[in-house]
Amino acid sequence: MSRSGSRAAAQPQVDQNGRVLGPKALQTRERLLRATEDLLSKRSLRELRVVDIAREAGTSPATFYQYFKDVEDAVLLLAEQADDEMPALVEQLEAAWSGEDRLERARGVVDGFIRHWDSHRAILRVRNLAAEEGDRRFRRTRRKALGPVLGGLAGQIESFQRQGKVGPEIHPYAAAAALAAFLERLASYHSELEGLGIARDDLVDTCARILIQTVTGEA
Amino acid sequence: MSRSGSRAAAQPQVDQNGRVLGPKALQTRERLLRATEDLLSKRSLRELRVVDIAREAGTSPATFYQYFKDVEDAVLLLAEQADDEMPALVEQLEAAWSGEDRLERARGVVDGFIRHWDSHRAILRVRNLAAEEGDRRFRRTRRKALGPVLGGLAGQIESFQRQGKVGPEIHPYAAAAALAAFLERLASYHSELEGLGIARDDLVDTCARILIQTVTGEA
DNA sequence: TGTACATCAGTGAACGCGCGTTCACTGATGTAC
DNA sequence: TGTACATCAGTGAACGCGCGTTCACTGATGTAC
Repeated sequence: MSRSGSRAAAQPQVDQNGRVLGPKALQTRERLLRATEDLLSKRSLRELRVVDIAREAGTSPATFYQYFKDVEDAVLLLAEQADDEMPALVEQLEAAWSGEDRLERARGVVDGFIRHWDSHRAILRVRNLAAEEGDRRFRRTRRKALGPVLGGLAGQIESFQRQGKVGPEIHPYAAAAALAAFLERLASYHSELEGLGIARDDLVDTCARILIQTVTGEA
Repeated sequence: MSRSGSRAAAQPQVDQNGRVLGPKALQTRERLLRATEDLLSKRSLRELRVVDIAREAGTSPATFYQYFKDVEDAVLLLAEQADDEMPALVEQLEAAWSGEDRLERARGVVDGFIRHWDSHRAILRVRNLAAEEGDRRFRRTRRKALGPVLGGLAGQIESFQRQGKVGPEIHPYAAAAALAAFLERLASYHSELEGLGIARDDLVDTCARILIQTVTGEA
């Protein structure tokens, strides 16, 4: 079922006809993916042409179709690759709420989110759009990436709630969802805010504080 | 310069050749806009065809081009119309932070955002995408809509800061931006969360509390 | 009140480009003996 | 070590559809006298 990239002991990669890919083929496929990503950061999905991807990758359209069903297919794969990076972020998130240096660590979380978006902006944007338009495959990879974030945050909030530090009227999962939404939007949007004269450090710092405040109930 | 819809004492509307539109023409144009909006909630901008819009509006493609330069042009107009609804929301926002019933009112703000998105989901989605892709016109209308929200929130935060209720390390504008990002993402995303089993009331309530907490510094 | 003309609004039908997609083929690399 | 054959990887060139866009035209509505 899975077609994913970086799973351990991955199934051998196959092309559109089910043939196993040799090393050279894998390289070409990778070049096509990079080309897709590159172009997507310069123009919209709407304007993305198979021919251009092929040219950018130094190959021909026919080759593209050897590896992908269509443009969406390639984009989905890229989205899955990007989403596979999330676990590292989630780890930070789970250790971030106690101890002296929690502000520092919360900043790390916010910063991690922003970095993640900065390196996959185009893909994540398209992924979210497709997910919101209702495409199942994009919804799925999105949920796979964000689910653990929700879970992690909700767990933390719940535990602070049990300590009586967060009010009982807060719904942990709802709050977690709100925070995740917040982090994501922020990350996708920060450069526009910086254009408005809000310095990045202020943004990160302020967001880290909001995060701590909401999760732990104290400033 | 302005081409906007609901400005007071608007310039007379004109078609692509600069001819003033009579009442019948205005109706047709309106039908085309509605058709565009409708279709956009069923499929992506990528799949939106002039021919389909025309058919949906019960007219011909040639007519479409009498009123709009292209599909984007129509979509931009719709985005401007949607963004013209923001001022009402901003008003709620400015009166929402003192008094007994502030939780109730904060809920109203959150709910207002969600409703706004619910009635213009497709358009606002496309607007944001286009803005993030760097399209100036979409950026502009987006900023016009969200700017006052930022300003309003920042003003409130600043005043609570002066009262010593919000810590001085919070950057009012950054916090306002974070909250605006949060509200917007939440509004665009809530139905997915509800699908995950988070009840809408819980979501609204929890978000209202986060809002109050962050703006006023107290729960 | 009727006729002539002007403007408004809308469209059928066609043109032609751009693009997705495929097919039949070539050349490169690996393997058996 | 050399030859024959199998598989891998890639592509040129064409086909044809779908769609954006326009043009020359028709019919409807308004206005002058």
